[in-house]
Amino acid sequence: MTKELTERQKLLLSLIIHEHTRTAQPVGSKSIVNQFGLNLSSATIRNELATLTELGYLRQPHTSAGRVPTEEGYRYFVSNLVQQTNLPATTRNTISHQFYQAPQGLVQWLRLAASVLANHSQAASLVTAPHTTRATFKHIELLSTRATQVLLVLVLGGGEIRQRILSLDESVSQENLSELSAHINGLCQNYSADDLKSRHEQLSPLGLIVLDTIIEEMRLSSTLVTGEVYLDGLTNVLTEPEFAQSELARSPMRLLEERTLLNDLISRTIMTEEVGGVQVLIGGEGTWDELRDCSVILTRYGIPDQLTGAIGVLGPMRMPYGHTISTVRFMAGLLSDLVSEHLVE
Amino acid sequence: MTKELTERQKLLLSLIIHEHTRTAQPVGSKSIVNQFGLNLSSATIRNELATLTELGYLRQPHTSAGRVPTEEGYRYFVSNLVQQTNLPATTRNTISHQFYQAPQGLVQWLRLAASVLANHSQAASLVTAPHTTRATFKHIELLSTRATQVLLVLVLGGGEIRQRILSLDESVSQENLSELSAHINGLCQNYSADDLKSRHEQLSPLGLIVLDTIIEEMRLSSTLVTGEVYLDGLTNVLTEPEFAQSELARSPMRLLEERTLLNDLISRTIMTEEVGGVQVLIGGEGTWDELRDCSVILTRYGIPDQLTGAIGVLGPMRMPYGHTISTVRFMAGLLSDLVSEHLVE
DNA sequence: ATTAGCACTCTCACGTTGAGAGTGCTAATT
DNA sequence: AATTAGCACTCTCAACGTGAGAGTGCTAAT
Repeated sequence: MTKELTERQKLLLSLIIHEHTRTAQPVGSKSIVNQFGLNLSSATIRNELATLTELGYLRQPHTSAGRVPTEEGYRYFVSNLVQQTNLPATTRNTISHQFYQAPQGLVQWLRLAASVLANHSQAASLVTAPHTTRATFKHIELLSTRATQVLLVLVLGGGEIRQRILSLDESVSQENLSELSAHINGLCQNYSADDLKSRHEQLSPLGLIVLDTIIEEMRLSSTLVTGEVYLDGLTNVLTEPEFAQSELARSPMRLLEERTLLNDLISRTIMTEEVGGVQVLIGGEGTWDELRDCSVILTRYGIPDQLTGAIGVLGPMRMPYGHTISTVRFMAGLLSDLVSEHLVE
Repeated sequence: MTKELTERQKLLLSLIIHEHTRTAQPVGSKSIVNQFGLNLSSATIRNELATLTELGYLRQPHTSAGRVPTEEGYRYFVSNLVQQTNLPATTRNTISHQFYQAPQGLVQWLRLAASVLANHSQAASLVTAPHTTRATFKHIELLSTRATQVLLVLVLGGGEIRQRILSLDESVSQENLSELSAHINGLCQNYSADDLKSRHEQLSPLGLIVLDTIIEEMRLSSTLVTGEVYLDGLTNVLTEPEFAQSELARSPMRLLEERTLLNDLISRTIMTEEVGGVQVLIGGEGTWDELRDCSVILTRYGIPDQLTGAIGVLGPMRMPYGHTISTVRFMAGLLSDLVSEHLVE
């Protein structure tokens, strides 16, 4: 599959991608020579380009236009040629500072992460809240709001909070509720959803309802993407020239908007990957039609097997991969640190 | 200001707005006669159109094109001519059902409301979580996550939940924390932020930190727009022909994305208005440049002075006002019912 | 007050055209 | 064998011209 390229071909592929990323235009043999002052004539370049085109790494929009990288071209580039530039120390510090200055709180951090990432990548960013694959019970609180309504607040292992309103058949006093929650708190400490099922001894009918609700919420929380997905920089996508006609921009935007599509994308892309590895999805890879002209860069953050989330960007396929991958990786590291410092027991 | 129009002029204004809403094209005298079969000649219509143009209600894109409504025209229409069609009973039922079937929970309801509203209005929808202008303390829970980290969960009057991570100088046991929270819970029941300041008797240093945090969170929660704003249907805006060039679509989208802008818009628009009144903001009204070609329809929902939020849509100025206003009003009513049934004590 | 008629204006879709950029191929050069 | 100069060829794109069509305002008649 990965045909060996000569060094010169690799160089040319890199140059074309670099140039096309900058200008959004097809790039021709002559302009390569001018731009980069190689010791070669345009004719030689043309020959090389012809073979790269045959190999499927380049493409001509029409017979006599310059070359444009294909999806294959980008893939080869990302797999073999891209060089990860570490972000400059000053940038890294600026970003870190923002986090340690900001008010402490998971939601604020995630929102900030999305915003920073969107700015630095000039693309749309997405961040999911971290969650435990194996949720453990930590604490509940039952609060009566009005006669037959009860607000159930459930705290899970990593500090994840879920709430739910219960409608009862008859009214229950706050004292009874407090008693019940104390009872359940004692009974269920640190259990997982599966273990909880066997804990219904000595529980009142109301207690059983509560327990079932708890189990249900814990199950819900165990799907990979749970709760909010924090998005930012959607309009960055609209800025790119390839999405000048709004019709083209609509499909990637729709994907970000539709919860189900987005969840699907995140789970399938990230599923296999360990924390640390960055996934690059170029042009939908045959599965996501909406992403024909887009690339998605995604990675996990958090503590493996304990509390992990996903963070990444969606941008045009014509994207500065080196820089973007570095940025995503750095942000993931930052969030991992925050999570392990503040949220894990 | 509001010059009196003859009945015929009103009719013509309505017809033009109706037709232009449908086609997104300038509408000419002839096409009015054809479409609506008035007993008038096109020449008569032209005379009327000329006066309407002089009055500032209509505008010609160029000398010999049809007429297009101006902002003024839309304002006059909305103030004097629009007829609120109640949504058909079947639609109303379908929507209600969705809510009573859906899993109970504020977040789900708000999300669903945004989604339904976006679909029925074919515009971008926005829904803020309801909150109390005068937040009252209901309950806290303190949970130790790791040595010196404490998770503070705060429940406010209307069931609003806020969470915060506290970093302490020294570690505190969970028993001490439980004791402290029980103490504070007893001490502060139903107090407002201002009242809480005077409750620091008999509190340990840690207790004071917690109390300050509580007060701060309650203050935060008292700004009109707090926490999440649920958006949906952003891509509906991209569909409209007037936003075919993505550049034009970018500004309204940006406004929806920038938290600060959005909050500003919501608070300033809604501030004055009572629950029940629907605010229509046409073309930015000189204040929001980003909305030059857009209209915003916003209203409050909830229980006045107790627990209110905002719900509305943002769409192109060329919008079926009658239908959209009805829809927004209906959704607001629905949410009000849900809130008063489930969230108010 | 309304209308028929007409001259006028302006846009838009369509076709033409020429410059420019880029290509592939061939034959010559290193 | 690799590289290069040269050249004919292709295709896009912006510029221009043109004519049909839609709509207007005005005037004179009803």
